[in-house]
Amino acid sequence: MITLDYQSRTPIYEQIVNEIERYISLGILKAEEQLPSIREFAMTLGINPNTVKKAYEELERRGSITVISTKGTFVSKNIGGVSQRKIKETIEKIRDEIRELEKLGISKEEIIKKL
Amino acid sequence: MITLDYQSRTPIYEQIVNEIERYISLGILKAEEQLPSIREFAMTLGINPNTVKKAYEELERRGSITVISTKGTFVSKNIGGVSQRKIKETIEKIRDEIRELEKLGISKEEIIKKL
Amino acid sequence: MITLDYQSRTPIYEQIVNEIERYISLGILKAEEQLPSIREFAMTLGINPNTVKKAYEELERRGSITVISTKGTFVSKNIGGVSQRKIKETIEKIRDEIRELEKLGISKEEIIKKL
Amino acid sequence: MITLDYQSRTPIYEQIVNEIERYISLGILKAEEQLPSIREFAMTLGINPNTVKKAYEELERRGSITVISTKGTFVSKNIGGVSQRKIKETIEKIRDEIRELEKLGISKEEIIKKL
DNA sequence: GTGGTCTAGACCACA
DNA sequence: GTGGTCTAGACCACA
Repeated sequence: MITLDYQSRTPIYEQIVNEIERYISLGILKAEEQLPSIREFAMTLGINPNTVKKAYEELERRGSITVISTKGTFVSKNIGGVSQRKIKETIEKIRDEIRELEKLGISKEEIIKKL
Repeated sequence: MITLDYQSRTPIYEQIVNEIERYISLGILKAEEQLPSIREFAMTLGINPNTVKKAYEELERRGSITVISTKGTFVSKNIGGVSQRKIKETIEKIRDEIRELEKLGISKEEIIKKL
Repeated sequence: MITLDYQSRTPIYEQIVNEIERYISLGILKAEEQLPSIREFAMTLGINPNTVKKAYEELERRGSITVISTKGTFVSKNIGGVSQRKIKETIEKIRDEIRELEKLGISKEEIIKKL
Repeated sequence: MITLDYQSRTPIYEQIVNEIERYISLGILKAEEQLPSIREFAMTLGINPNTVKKAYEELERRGSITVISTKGTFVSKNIGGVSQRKIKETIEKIRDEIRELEKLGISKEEIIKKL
């Protein structure tokens, strides 16, 4: 269900992180839901288990998922944070880009029209 | 006049590409204006000539500059394209991100308020 | 399997580009086939890895090969284009040269006879 | 009357050589006709006199023109050779390219049709 | 002086 | 192991 772009400059493990957080934000992955095991996920995606492991580690560091050693990997209980962080980051990006456009001589009204 | 971020994930040569295109878009660099020679620019930035060369190659490929062997490197005659390409790309990025926000359940009005 | 001419005006990296595209056109290299790694190829040819890298970059730009970081370098899926491009370019060159000959007062019949 | 391509890989001096030989072959420049002086020609083309000098030297080496020290530079008396050499070279180039096309699996008949 | 090519490497992230 | 970036520099043709 995750499509990877091997040409992209974004590393594979990071693409996985992004996609999983997107699914969490969208409610496709729900709180406390179990994620596939590293090996299984790696098989499905046709990639190296180390890559999935790295993605899971990053997701845990961010608090998006929880790894329980012998039980498996689960979406965190407190999911609201994930979604809100995504929103904040996205809003901030848009702000930066609008600033860029203004520097290029385009007024806010023009930008809104174009959107 | 260009500041480089050596910590950034964006490679140095690409930072140069971005900065020069930004200067062109902003009108700081004008059509047919001569750019510093590879060696000179490398000295100024404190980097290796090959890195500047790589940036110039990419800029030429994009049509932003014109390299004339033994004469030097010049901003292209047709500069409008550079600025317009930047604008289009930026607008497209913003559109994608707004779509993303809408998927996360935020209405356009809310987005505009936040901006 | 590639022989390089160090005396030639055509740079080494371009000779590599030409030879690989020739092999693709001839069907010697097949779609999705893996090419030697940069280092390996450099060793085989007795040249510097950077030179092979430059050739691969150009080939990728032309769509003849696909470079996937950490995985390797592969002949593109869509190979037909490579061969057709070669043919078109060659036909066009011949046309130009025939025109040139006609300007020099040689009729088409004479040209065909000579060929 | 000569247009130079500064982007081309063919050096400027060689472009001049080619163009002048073309003019000679076409009869635009006639036997014993005087060519512009190095300085004058350089001015007209907007290039460095050394470049014109180099072109004239090459043309003289090939026997296409004759430099008479204090008098000036003249198209050679025996012009036939220039034209014939051009023709031979061009025919040879076409032969090579047809060979290339045949290797790509295109028959002579197909090539003739396309031309 | 200018860009073009190439060598010989080092160091890096990623898989 | 794979490609990506960068350094430090040499040598070249050309203008």
